[in-house]
Amino acid sequence: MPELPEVETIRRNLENLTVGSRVLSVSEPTHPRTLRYQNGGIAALRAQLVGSRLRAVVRRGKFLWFPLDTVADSNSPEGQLCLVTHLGMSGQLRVLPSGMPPDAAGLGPGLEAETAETMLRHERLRLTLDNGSNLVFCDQRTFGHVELRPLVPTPDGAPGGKGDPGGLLPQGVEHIARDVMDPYLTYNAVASLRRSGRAIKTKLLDQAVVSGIGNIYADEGLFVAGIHPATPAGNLSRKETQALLEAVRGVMAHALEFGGTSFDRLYVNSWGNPGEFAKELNVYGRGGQSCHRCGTTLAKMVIDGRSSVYCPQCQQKR
DNA sequence: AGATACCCCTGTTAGC
DNA sequence: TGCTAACAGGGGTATC
Repeated sequence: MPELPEVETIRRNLENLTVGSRVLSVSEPTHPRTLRYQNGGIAALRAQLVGSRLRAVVRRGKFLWFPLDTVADSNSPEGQLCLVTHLGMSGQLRVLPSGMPPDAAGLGPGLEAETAETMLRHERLRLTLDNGSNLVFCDQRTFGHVELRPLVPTPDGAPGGKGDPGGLLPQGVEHIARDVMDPYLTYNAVASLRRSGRAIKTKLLDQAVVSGIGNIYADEGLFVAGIHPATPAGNLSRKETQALLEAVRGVMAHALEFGGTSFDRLYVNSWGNPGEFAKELNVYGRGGQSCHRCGTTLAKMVIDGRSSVYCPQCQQKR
């Protein structure tokens, strides 16, 4: 399930493999949900995407977009278009050499034929590029989506996200806060957390407060910070809240070095290789096992419908 | 506006 | 063994 480190890994892959190339064709989508946010469906997507050049790959939180050299409306200077994607929980953005079946396409060493077959079965959309490769969107559970959107200026003029050369972000993504790795993340996130009486775990997952955090890194960050997930967010001091965000950032930076977390094989990078961070996890998926720090049996509880694993000894409720 | 419940989907796992 | 139910997950939407 791709969170910030996984999406950033993919962003870096795509920056090398796709930027500068032009879209030659777009396949027929194999599932209606892939283009559910695309006005006009596949016809509109093709009309504006084919012939466009991918100018960059930008990420804010878990959203990824490609600014294009095409404008939605030539009368509007701010109507520059971008191709937006969100991977949901099982989306992949793979790059395959043109004309090659995936099982012969130099996939990662950990990838068996069965995995390649699974990938083929879940292929949703394919862009053929003029650099001789295909950009393939695969998605088993169809929570992911792809659509064209105009770019709009960021309110503060700062970059829209990692990899953005200007101060732009896609229309419809304005409500997504800056993420933990964003140097332009402001005090607003800390202030917003401290104003809420809801569980800190829940607030960490709120992408309008601070983005990029999913269930894995929320649990891991809370463990590092020594905070019980059910603690009301407003019970934490400013210092504790800042330390918590710093803990999450630290875990993510660490995970990035490992290429992200592949917990259930749904996440692979653009070459089809899994991330290696799963074995570094302290709590996520380890309920009932012993704490790496103190040996206490890790507890599991449901907070606002999300499973949470924590150490009852190291993470005391405030 | 913030909080809350619900929905989307499919492959895997737990439980009967 | 074979079935069903629960579970996993992010974010959009509707409702209060």
